[in-house]
Formats: sequence, C-alpha cells, structure tokens
Amino acid sequence: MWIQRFFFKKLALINYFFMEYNPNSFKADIDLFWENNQVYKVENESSKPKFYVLDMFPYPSGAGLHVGHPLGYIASDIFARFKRLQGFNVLHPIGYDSFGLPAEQYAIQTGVHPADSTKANIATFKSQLKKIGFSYDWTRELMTSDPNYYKWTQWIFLELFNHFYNIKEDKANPISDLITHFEMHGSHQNPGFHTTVLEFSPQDWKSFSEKQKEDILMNFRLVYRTQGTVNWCEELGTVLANDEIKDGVSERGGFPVTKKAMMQWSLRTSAYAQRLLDGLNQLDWSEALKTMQTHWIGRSEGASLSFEVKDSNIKIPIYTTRPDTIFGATFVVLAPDHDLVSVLINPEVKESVSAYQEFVKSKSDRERADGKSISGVFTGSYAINPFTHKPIPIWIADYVLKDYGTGAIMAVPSNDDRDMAFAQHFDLPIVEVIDQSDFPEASRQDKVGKLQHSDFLNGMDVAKAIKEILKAIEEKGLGTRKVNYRLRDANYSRQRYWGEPFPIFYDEKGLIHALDIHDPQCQLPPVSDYKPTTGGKAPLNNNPSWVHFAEGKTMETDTMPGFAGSSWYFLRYMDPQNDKEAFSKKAIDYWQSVDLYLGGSEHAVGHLLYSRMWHKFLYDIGKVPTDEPFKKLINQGMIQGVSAKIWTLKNPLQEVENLISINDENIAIATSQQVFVSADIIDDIKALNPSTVWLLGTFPLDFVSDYSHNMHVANQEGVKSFEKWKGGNHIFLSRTNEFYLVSEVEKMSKSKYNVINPDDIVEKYGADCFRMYEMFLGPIEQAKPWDMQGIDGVNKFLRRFWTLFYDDAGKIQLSDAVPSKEEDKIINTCIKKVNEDIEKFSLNTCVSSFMICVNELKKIQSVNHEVLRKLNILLAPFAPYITEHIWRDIFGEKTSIHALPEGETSRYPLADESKLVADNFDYPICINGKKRAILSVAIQTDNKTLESLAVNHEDIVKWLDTPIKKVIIVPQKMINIVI
RNA sequence: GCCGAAGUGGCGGAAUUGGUAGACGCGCUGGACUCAAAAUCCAGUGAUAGCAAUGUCGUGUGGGUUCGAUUCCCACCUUCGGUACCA
Repeated sequence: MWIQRFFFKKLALINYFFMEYNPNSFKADIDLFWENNQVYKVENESSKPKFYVLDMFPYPSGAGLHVGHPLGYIASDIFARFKRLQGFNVLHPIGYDSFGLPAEQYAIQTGVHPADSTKANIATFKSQLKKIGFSYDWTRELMTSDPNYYKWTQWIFLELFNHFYNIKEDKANPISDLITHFEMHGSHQNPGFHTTVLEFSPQDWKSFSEKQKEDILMNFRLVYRTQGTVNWCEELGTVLANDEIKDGVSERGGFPVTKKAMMQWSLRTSAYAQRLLDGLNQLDWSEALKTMQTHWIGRSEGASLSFEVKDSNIKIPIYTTRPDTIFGATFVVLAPDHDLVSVLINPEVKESVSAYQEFVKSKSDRERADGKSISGVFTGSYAINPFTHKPIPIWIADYVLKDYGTGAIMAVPSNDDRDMAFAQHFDLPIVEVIDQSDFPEASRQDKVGKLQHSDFLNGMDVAKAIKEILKAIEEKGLGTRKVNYRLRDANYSRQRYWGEPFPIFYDEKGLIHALDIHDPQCQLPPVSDYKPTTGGKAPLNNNPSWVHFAEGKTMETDTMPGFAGSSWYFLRYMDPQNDKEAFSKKAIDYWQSVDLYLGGSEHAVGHLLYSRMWHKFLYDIGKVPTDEPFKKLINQGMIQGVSAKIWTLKNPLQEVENLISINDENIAIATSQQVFVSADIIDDIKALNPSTVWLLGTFPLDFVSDYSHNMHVANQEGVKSFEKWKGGNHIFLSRTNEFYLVSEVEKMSKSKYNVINPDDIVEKYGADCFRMYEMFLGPIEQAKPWDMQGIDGVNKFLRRFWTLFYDDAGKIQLSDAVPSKEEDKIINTCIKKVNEDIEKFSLNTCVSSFMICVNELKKIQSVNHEVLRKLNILLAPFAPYITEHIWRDIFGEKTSIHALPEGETSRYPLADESKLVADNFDYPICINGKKRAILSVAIQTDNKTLESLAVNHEDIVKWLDTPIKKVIIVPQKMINIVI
C-alpha cells in the first residue's frame, strides 16, 4: 500500500515539475533567447514609424534598486512593447546619471575612487533591472561620468559659452555677431539679452583691454562667470547643496551654514523665460506639472520706475506690479546687500546698518524663511514719492531680495501683507488707497476695489487705475512698463570632484580660454584627496600638476552641476557610440524628440526646465529639429515603504524613575543605556510625565516577527536581534513579552530600513507577477505604500492563465473551430478595454480586465486557438516571459512574439466591435433616481414600449402611490420614473 | 502662507460626456476535494433592521444645482507632495 502511495506521489512530483506554472523554469531560457536574437536592438533606420519611450535617468546609488524604482520603468516598458507590437520602431533605452554626491561622499570616507564605486553600483543596478525583463536596447546604455559622454556635455557648455541671446531675433546667436555689433555700433541698440546695462561707443570698445572686453561679454554669454552665493559650512570647510542642509544646519554634523559669495559659473536660463513659458502650451503634460513650471517661471507684468533720493541726484530703480497703489507708497525698502546702500547711509546710522548687514548674511535661507520675525533698519535717507512728492524714508530689510526685480521696492502697506507688517512693526505711515468694502472676502493684495486718496485715480477700479497710472508714468518719463520673471539664472558651478570638469583655463592675465574638448586635459584627473582644500577651493586643486598643466595656464577647478549631464542624455541615446559629434543629424532627424517620458514629479521644475532650456538652445543653433524635448510626460507616483518605528527617550536619565515604576522591575540603569518603550504603553507614560521628550527611531523590518498587524509587533527574538544590531545594553519596556512598534508610511530609503528588494519578489513569484502586481496596485500617478498582501491575486491569475494552455496531462489540444459567440464576446471585451486603457495609462484596470477575461474563458472551458492566441499577444506587454514561452511552446513560433517580421504592420489585436453588440439590455428602473427594479428587454425596444413596460413592472407598481410626473429614458443606460 | 494632488467597504482600488456605487484583487466566513495539510474549485461578504421578502442609511463634512451627484458649484476639514518673504 505505502509503496503505491510513494509511487503515486513521485508521479505527481514529475507532473508538477513539468506542467505546473513555474516562472523560473523558463525565465533563463527566454532571457537567452532574447539576447541571442537581439530582439530589443533598435536601428536608426526603418520603414516603420518611430516611437521614443524614455525612462527617467536613474542615479545608481549603492543601495541598489528597490520596488519603488521599477514602477515607472514597468509602465513605460508595457507601453514600449505595446507600441512595438503595433508595428512601431521603438527606441527604449536606459542609462545612468552617474555623477553625483553620494559617490563622492563615499570616496571621502573610504578613499575608493568614485569611478570604481559607481561602476560597481551600476553593475548591481543593471543586474536588478535585467531580472525584470525590460525591453531596453542595452547596446545604447550610457553613463554621464563616461569621458566619451561628458566630452559632449562639455561641448554643449562651450556652445553656450560662445552664444548670446538675441532679443530681436528671439534666439541664440554666436557671440561673434555681438562683437561685430560692438565694433561697429558700440553698445548702442545691441540685441543681446543682458543683466547689467552698459554704455560704450565703438571707439570705446576698440580701446578696451582684452580683460575689459571679456568682462563685457560675460554680461551676454549664455554661460558666464559671476559673483554667486553658495551655502558655506565653515566647520566642514565645504560648500553644501540645498538638500545637504536640514533646518538651517548641515545634515552631516549639524553645523551652521551661511551665505558666501564666490565667483561662479552661471547658466542664463532667464533669457529663455518667455519661451519656456510659451512652450508649455504645446505639451501633453499634466496641468499640475505645467502649473508648477508656470509658477516657477513666475511671469509678472508691472512697471519699473525710479524714485529720486531727497537732496541727492541718486535715483532708486524699483519694480512693482501694483503701480496703481503708488499714492500709498509710504516708504522704500532695499535689499540689505543692494549696491546703493553704501551711498544712502547716513553717518549716524552707519554702524547699525553694517551690523544689520552682517546679521542678515549669517542667516541661512531657511532661517530667513522660517523665523517670521520682522527686521530691518532705517538708512537715514529719504526718497521722494514721484506722485505725492512727499519724502518717504528708505529702509533696508531682508524681506527684499537683491536678485529679484531691481532689489528695491516701493512699500505700500495698504496692499501688501509684508509691507503692512513692516509698517506696523516700525510704526511707519499707512495710507489706505484702495477701498475694498465691496469685496469683503478679498485680501489686501487682491486686485479689486476702488481707488481713493489717489488724486486723479480716485474712483477708478483697479484694472482701470493700472492702465491710467502706467500712461502717466510713461508720459512723465518716470519709468516704463516691464515684464519680470521669477526664474533666475542657475548656478552652474560646484566646488566638487565628481562632476564634469570645465573645458576652460585661465591665462596669466586672468583671461578665459576654451580647450578643445578632445584634449585629454578635459578629462577628470585623479586627486590625492576628495575633500575640498582650505578656503572652500574645489577638490581638483588637490592635483596641482593638472591645474597648472602648462606654463601660465590654470585650469578651472569647479565642476559642472548634476543637471549638466542629465539635460541632454535623451539625445545621446539616439546615437550613443558617435565619437565625431554628440549625435548625428541623421539620428536626430529620424528620432526627432521623446514621444513619451515617464518619471517622478520631483523633477517638475529642476531637470525638466533645464532640459527644455538646453533643447531650445540646441534648436536655435540648428542641432535639433524640435524646440521641445518631451512631447508627452507622465508622472509616476512614489511607492512608499512601511517603516517600523520604535519609541525612545531623548533624555533617558531624567525620565527613568517613572518608567521603572510602571515596569515593576528593578533595573540598574547606566547613563549610556537607551530606553525603548513599547508603543502600547506610551500613553500611560506620557500621562505620568508629560514633560518627557520622545523620539521615534527606526527599527529594521527584518526583526519584526509579524507583518500582519496594523501596528508592527516584535517578539522577544526580534527585540534581541535588534539589540544585538544596535550594540550595547538597552532597556525595553513592555507589558507583555511582545514589543509594539509604530508603523509609518514614508519614502523607501536605506536609512529607514524599509526597503524591499525587487530581486526577492522576482525570485519568489517571477518577473511577470512582479510587473503585473506593481501595475495592479493602483493608478500610476498616485503614491502608494508597498504592501505584499495582494500579490497572491496576481500570482493566481498567472497560474490560471497558464492552465488555459496546460493541464496535468501536458499541453492542451487547442481547437481550430470558429470562436463561439460567447468566446468572441469575452475576448473582444478584453481587447477593447486593454487597448483603451493602455493609451490612457490606466494599467491597473488592464490587469483587472485580464483577470475577468481569464476567469470567464476558464468558466466556459474555452480551448479555442484563435481566442487564446489573441489573449496571449494582448498580455505580452505586461507579462513578457509567460507569453513568450507559450508563443513558442504552444503556438510553435520560432521568432519572438515581440519581433514583427518585415511586412507585418501590427500584431496587437484590435477589438471587433460587431462581436460586442448585445441582444438584450437590463434596464435599471429607478424611482426618483433610486433603483427599484431591473427590466430585461431586447435592445431595439422603443421608448414608448419601455415606458409602459417600466410603469407596469410588478416591482414598480407598488411604489406608484402618487401620480407619475415624468419618465426619463436614457437609451441603454437607465429608466427613471419621477413621482 | 501659497501652489499641486487626493479623501469611496476591514484593505489596494473600480465606476465613459452626471445615469445600477463598491468592478477586479486581497482578507475574512462557509462548503467541496484530501487520512490530513497545501494547492485548487464553489458560495457569501458596505453598514444597519429583519427568519425572510425587503426596507433604511451610505463615496471626508455642511450646503446648493439636477428627474438623478463619487462625478458639477460654494464653503469647510483632513492627508500627502512641492515651495519659501518674487514686490
């Protein structure tokens, strides 16, 4: 008997081995098949229409890929495969944004060259990506830190350097054109976009020294050198990026950060402000994203005018969007670092002014913003209001910024909250110039109301008053209408090692010279130390022989910012191996621009704005045929991690007494011991001692024994391993032998110990399941926490799909019969829905449709060859492995499901609408909008018959105790009876 | 503060231009198969009252428009993301 059983079991095992769905049994085979046949290799020439699907450039961090990263990659891969199956020649590349701070930080700590750690990180990243089955053309892989790539980043830099923005032609032109203009006409009517107004004649120009000429041209070049401010951290001896600063202090060490002026390279983004704004109209981006860019560019219309200083010939230029309120301008405020401050200060206030300037400098951006405190000092001088002719005091205050407008404002307390607050704080006069009594909801800055106390403007509404006052300002020659942009030029220098070196050196006179980008000197040299040298000089100074590479020549030692390499990488994918140019004309003429870009909204204004500006510039100089790089853009939401947090005391020693008393144990506590408290007793303790200061620490998820609770619970073993991992002795307070943690949803990050590695999921469930589950989680744009709970549903679906083709006996014999009416309906419903939803990027509902389709086919036990073949192709973009396997194993195909032979225009099934027409429709009959009955009728039934059927329906009659007022029939939707 | 997104069962989420709220999946409950378990299959599953038929309530809150509102309008509340005094 037991022998028989044994035999039987063994047989079952064999069966299991061959016929059960086991994704990992054929994965390697298919990966090899794809690679050997170069299924995803894309040519720059094709008779097929092109389509370019781009993924956001990943930074290859040491932590590797977590389940959040692939969300967008999977979605774009589905779309790329969908397009390919529709007969498009699809460019779908990947590469790495491999310059960046983490690698440099790692180098400082370990001495490992960033190139080496980056290489290792990329290898990990790539192996992880490969496991998920993306249809990338790996021959086009690139990384920004590769000299063969950044050579062309340097080339673009030099092109920018050698161009200026021609405001008359509204495009970038060679700087040589401008020089010619200066030689012939001097500065007069020059077409160059610039920051500082200069006046000189052609004779002046000729007499200028090389250095003077250079300085003038710097005012026009699209990348230029200027005095910029950086976040300086004295204790670390380094410049910090914004995201390295937390709450006004350095993230590492918590040292104070101040503003420091340094000569910096800067990118003249402001020249393109209007075009960047206008270009948004033609883009298929979400309105949310366009709004964000619009705000960032921040166009405002107003007037620029001058206020004369009393008893002086100095004029203060100001910018205002509310010229109508000028009669209410009761003081003038300058930025503390405004150039005119030094000449305006009265001797007796000199000290207090300079003290205030120092005070402002010491404040970080964050402090300026956070501390709502009002500060400022009086300069001792007065300006004359050009309309009231009254003297008004001139102040300096840090709420006015040097970089915006003219760095000076006319303050109108009645119509600006900050001016009002300032006036009240320093007891300055306030004149209410706008009567807003008709608009009780309006804030003081809203442009509504009637003018008062404003001479000839009295009685006008705001819109009219603005028009009139502008006319008056221009007639009197006080100023002009002016458009301003919030968008500022971008700092293009970094005092860092791991970035693109500038192809720039300085001669003995300090003149700037460009290097040939093919010169090996342009490559990033090794350094003895990755830390900055004293005085905030960039780490490249640690290689003196590179810096002083020739007699009298000194290299620029700053490096380019992260956005340099990532602002054009999508163009390089078109022609990645080209060593003659960044990309060939042929390649760009074929691929044009990106058709679909998928990425996170964190890049909304940074990367996406810089890329657009570079692209417009490349368009201006004739290198690209389009002036916008990304036609359609979809933002993917973040997949968040669920973190386990543990309560701990900020100041254990003081609090310990209370804690012990409730724990009923006599524990000796050393000062170094940390006390952790179970979340379920935290309230009790808080009640005992309200002054206790609590902190939430992170608790690695690996140690949590039970994932199913709302609140994580660690058992004793988990607590022990946590303690071991922490090192030292700690005290854990809990009522039971379990320890309660707090669960929190937040960004997945290594430091929060909440990272889920996709490798593990692929290993357990297969790549197809992982891909479909990520899509099934919800809409692509929405952020959502990663939760493994539902993955079984997708896994079950794939198994059921498999059993349409395989049973215990092996392959199922498919039937060549014409599909039944029911089969046709099931498959065409699914085809229709999936086609529509992929286009809409509603991929979660696609997965649902597949589930419904398989469930229904299963129910009627369909073995129809045609139907199942269609379904297999339909599913291929989502689950490339199982479908490729079935394609070959069941349908006996020799070439890949994703490789359309020449001549086949589209393989992706299209719905046959005629199969979807139903004979009957079940009308819900509602009474006053509430469903009361269902009426099943033939589809052609006319409204009159419907009405009489409805009002006589047995479930309806009993409701009709009052007369019918109206019957509303919406064909093939519903019937509503109004009583 | 401002800008943007979103609030629907125990959970993830579905629902065309306003037209049967809760598709699909998870979880849960019961059943079949099994010596048993797993897997699989079948049925049920918003709340509430009722043995049931069925009724009432129900899409963050309060109003409004409409024959009919998750969807449109107004006000408010909450959460998430971005941003920082932009004249």
